[in-house]
Amino acid sequence: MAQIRRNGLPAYQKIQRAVRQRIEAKQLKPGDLVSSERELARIHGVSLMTARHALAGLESEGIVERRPGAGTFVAPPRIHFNKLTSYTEQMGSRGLTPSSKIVVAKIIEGEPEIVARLGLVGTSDLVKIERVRHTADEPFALETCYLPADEFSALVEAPLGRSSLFATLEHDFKVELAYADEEVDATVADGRVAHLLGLRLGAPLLRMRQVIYSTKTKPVIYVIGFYRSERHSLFIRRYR
Amino acid sequence: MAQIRRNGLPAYQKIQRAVRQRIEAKQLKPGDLVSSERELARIHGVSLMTARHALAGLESEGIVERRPGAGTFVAPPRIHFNKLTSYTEQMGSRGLTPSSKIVVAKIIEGEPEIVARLGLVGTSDLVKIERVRHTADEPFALETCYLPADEFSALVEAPLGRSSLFATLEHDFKVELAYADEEVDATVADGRVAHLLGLRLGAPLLRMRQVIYSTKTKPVIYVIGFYRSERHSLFIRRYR
DNA sequence: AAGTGGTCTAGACCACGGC
DNA sequence: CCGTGGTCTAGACCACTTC
Repeated sequence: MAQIRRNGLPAYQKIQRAVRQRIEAKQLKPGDLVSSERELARIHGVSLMTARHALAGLESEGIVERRPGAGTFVAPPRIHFNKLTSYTEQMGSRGLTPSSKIVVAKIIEGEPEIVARLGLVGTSDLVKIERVRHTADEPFALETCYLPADEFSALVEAPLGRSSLFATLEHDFKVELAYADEEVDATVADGRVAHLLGLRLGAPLLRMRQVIYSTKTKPVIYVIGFYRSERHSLFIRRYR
Repeated sequence: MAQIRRNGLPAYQKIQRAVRQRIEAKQLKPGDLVSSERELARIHGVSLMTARHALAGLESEGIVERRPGAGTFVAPPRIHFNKLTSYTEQMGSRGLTPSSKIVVAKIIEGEPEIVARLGLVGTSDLVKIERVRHTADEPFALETCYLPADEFSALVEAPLGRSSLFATLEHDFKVELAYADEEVDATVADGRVAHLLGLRLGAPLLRMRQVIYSTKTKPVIYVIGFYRSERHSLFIRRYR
């Protein structure tokens, strides 16, 4: 005589969904008092422990803040630090329209180091996509992506000048990206990079090499990027 | 007639402490089965929900892993990405003995931008400590730290050539560091930096500006550092 | 089949916040 | 003072894994 599971969802998750929806619908704003445990229990016809469980989960997600003796409040919107975002997403969030010029898009072979970083065994063919990134017609970065050719060869034909690689992977290839390990250092522009980015020789550049993993903990993309340092800095939050 | 709180600690926290101790004492190794909820409940003379609460907490800390139907297991040791560590700590963890040469250690005034970044109002005096960091007699970084002088003026006399600034702050000043926001870009060595680091003019450098916050969300240190790029790269993990 | 974690109940007392 | 979150009990059924 406990959980009837009318629609398959546990009661505590239904409560969480209800609270989340009220926040998304702006019925509840940050700082607002969320219904108390006892109130939620009464409303949803559920025991106190179950309502508590729901709120505890929301708290650990950072959606809600609980203050003993006072109540449960909507937490201020989370700032996402160290978030894996694509160039397109970053520009979009600043209200800028990004564009890319594809320099190279083909299948290559003979890059053993990159093949190794992507953890590939049988195959050694890679899709190589090299793009110059622009904002307002000013080039500011050169990014080269490598992906396993057996799965992603169709990317060579994709309209990546206009649409995002991340979006294409997630929508067309059903790949869910999870996290990236990056190595960052400083370097100076050599002839080719200087030419593509419109810089003088020896200009300082941020070099970023990243391996992007899918939710299955499988390496999916290797990226090496050069970023004009007057146009780009990296923001990181680190915790002790 | 529930919790008697014999020693002030809630029952579920005592259970957590017990499990943690067994792991620290190597009685339990990663992958080992932790006592089940029912077993813990029986051992500690506590109800099932309480034992569950204890394990749920340990799971959210990443100490333990729960597999439905199978059991609760000791989680593999977490790798700490994006962790705030001092130079001394980083070198120590690689088995290297770090050293620093203090270039400047004094009270200064007239740095309005840094004063602002530290969120100071009344005071504008700062402790400035500039150090060249070495490994094996090779200089590899120049770091300049600024702290509010009203609280930290004693640092001018501290033996920072030998001991860590982080350690000094935490032990002698009882300041708990919590997180840092960093901005990273690339630059090239100018005359002074080139001289101090033994580089040629125009050599690429990683520039890192960070504001380090205490657990009270109060800015405590502003650091600007220049790192030789052949000797230093930054590793970051970002999540989607 | 036995054991495990996952969910849930209908109560209870405590410490604390705000009025 | 009353309402809040925090802790806790002594049971229960379910879905799942392991054998």
